[in-house]
Amino acid sequence: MSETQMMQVTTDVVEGESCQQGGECLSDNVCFALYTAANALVRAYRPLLQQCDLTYPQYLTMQALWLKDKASLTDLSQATRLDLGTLTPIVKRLEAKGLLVRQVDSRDERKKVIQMTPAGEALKQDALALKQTLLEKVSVSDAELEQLRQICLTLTQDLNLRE
Amino acid sequence: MSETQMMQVTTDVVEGESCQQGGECLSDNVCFALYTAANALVRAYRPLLQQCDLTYPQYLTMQALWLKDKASLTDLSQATRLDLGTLTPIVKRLEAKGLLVRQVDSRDERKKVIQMTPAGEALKQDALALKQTLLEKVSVSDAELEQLRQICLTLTQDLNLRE
DNA sequence: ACCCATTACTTTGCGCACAAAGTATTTGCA
DNA sequence: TGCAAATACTTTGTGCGCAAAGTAATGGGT
Repeated sequence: MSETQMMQVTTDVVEGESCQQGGECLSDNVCFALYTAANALVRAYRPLLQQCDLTYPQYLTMQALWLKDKASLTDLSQATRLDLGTLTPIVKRLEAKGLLVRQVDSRDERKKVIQMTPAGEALKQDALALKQTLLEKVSVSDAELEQLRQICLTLTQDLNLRE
Repeated sequence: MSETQMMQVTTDVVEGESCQQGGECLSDNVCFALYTAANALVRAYRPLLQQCDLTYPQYLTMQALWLKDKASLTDLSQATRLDLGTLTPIVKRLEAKGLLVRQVDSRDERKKVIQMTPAGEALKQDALALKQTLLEKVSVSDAELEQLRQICLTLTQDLNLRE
């Protein structure tokens, strides 16, 4: 009956050089690998983004605005895939830094119009260049990065479907 | 050369959700895709893990212990790739739930020996089965998941190298 | 034996990430 | 027109994730 428990996950057999000791290790899990890579990403971005006085989620939010200014919070939430409850304080902090302003939409007073300031616009070129700086540290090929991107997007969509 | 830029995003036409306009969007970024997938992963795990009264990082910690019991905090930190400052409160919470005990190592009183309780052991089979439950929701092939795992591990390693 | 650098862990402070509950505005429709 | 449901955002509470600073035990080197 515990036979099913012994079923191999596809991911666990290929010889892991990351596992020093002969046995299995957490790196055998896709989920662990993904989780860890995302943490490493944010950690690696931190010192770079510090020059712009931004955190990674703040950077994402700014990117969304650089693509489409004068967005509502809900627009931003869809673009960044961040919760509204997460986004509200992020946007407030960006406002405190003078990078954007939040105004009530006169047409629909429930909505906020989030608009870039000149200071926010000014950050665009430098900040977007950081992406290249980061990827230069990486030995993964462009083709593999594209695979990674595709698989992650599919995964996100699948996981977001409510059971 | 810029051929790769024109590649289709799998996700963009499905629901018309990700990239409405013909233009670029955040999903064009590997980093964004990775970050978002990791968030989606934790979110998808949450209701499953709730049955075991565990969070995802707590689950990771338990997995590390199921593989190697009586580890020190530093051992666990290396296995889970979590900071010691992150791990200390996680392990304390797991102790509060009665899943493990923390004892001072009599040989070296700086160290703590983290040891599973019977309750912690008992969780093993059920909790590890959740991985299958989650992956069943996913339309990504086993081969692609293996690619994802490999690329993520390489990425993590590259990004962790201090410049 | 005495430092002092190292190691192992803890604490503090900040910013997410999100569920859940709250507030205010708008819309649908009877 | 009135009022319940929907929508847009905010607030609260919990738990990370990690840098930085703190505490305490250990191990060298002299």
